[in-house]
Amino acid sequence: MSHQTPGRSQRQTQQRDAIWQAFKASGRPMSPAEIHEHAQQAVPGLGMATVYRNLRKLEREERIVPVHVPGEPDRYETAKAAEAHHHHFHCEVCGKVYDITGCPGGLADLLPKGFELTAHEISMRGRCEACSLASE
Amino acid sequence: MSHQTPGRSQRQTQQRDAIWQAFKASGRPMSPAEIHEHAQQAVPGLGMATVYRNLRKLEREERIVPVHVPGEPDRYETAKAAEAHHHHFHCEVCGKVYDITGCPGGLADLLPKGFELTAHEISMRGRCEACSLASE
DNA sequence: CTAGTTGCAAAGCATTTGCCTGTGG
DNA sequence: CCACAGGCAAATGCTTTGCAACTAG
Repeated sequence: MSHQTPGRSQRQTQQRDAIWQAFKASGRPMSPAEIHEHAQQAVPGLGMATVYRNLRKLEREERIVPVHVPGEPDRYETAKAAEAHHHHFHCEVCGKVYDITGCPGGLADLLPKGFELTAHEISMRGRCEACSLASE
Repeated sequence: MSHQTPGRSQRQTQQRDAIWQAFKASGRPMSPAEIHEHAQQAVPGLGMATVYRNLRKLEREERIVPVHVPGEPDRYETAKAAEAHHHHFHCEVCGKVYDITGCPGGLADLLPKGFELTAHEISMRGRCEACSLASE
């Protein structure tokens, strides 16, 4: 075993590439179905199984991270996007998920004595600007 | 149509009651499987379908609310517990989910201009007191 | 050439529904 | 008595896996 870095995909395929491009192109968290739909435009015969396999692989390689939206199927976004600590906003009208930079902090103070905080995730819900204007 | 209130279970059955008791007994968010396991002690032949049917009914009647834990199956807790604004802590060692009262606030300030905040959910993760002490 | 990859289809899981029997009121 | 509920099993819907064929290196 010569290299141990997490970021080594063994082979470069057009499917794998198309899936990765889907992330780059969107700039926001994507569900497996959205990825599949997008990547299929580049690689017509692309199967759902391949999408899932690559998502898990990318996840193990820490190139993407899962984004959990309450009541919604999981989405994924690039690790680069996740580097900057941020949270998510789910528009209940158009369904899109947006990255929200910043964090209120002070969460550890809410915990009972003895509890150790490792990580946290904040999901906001409401209407994005576009949908907010449209519904007025 | 004479009554329209949301809290109308049509009939009082032992299964329904056992499921409800499971919530009362635990005092923390429970997964369908946990509910089933607990309620089955009171009603041996209780089927999973009945648990799910009752959960959905209780949810419609607004007597329980879903609790989404990132990467975990949904849990549910009593509406009474949910009345006091609170969040959740998932112990990554023992797997239990705890209610955390309080909220850091200031979330709306993080949103881009034009975004409207309707609701939010905060999931914390780490070690609860018991597991924290044990691992030291 | 050779092993990592893909597609398809079948297998898994968790949740929902259909249908007929049981029972609360 | 009779419609609501429950039990069982089949049906979903989403994700994973098995396997033979394919292809990047």
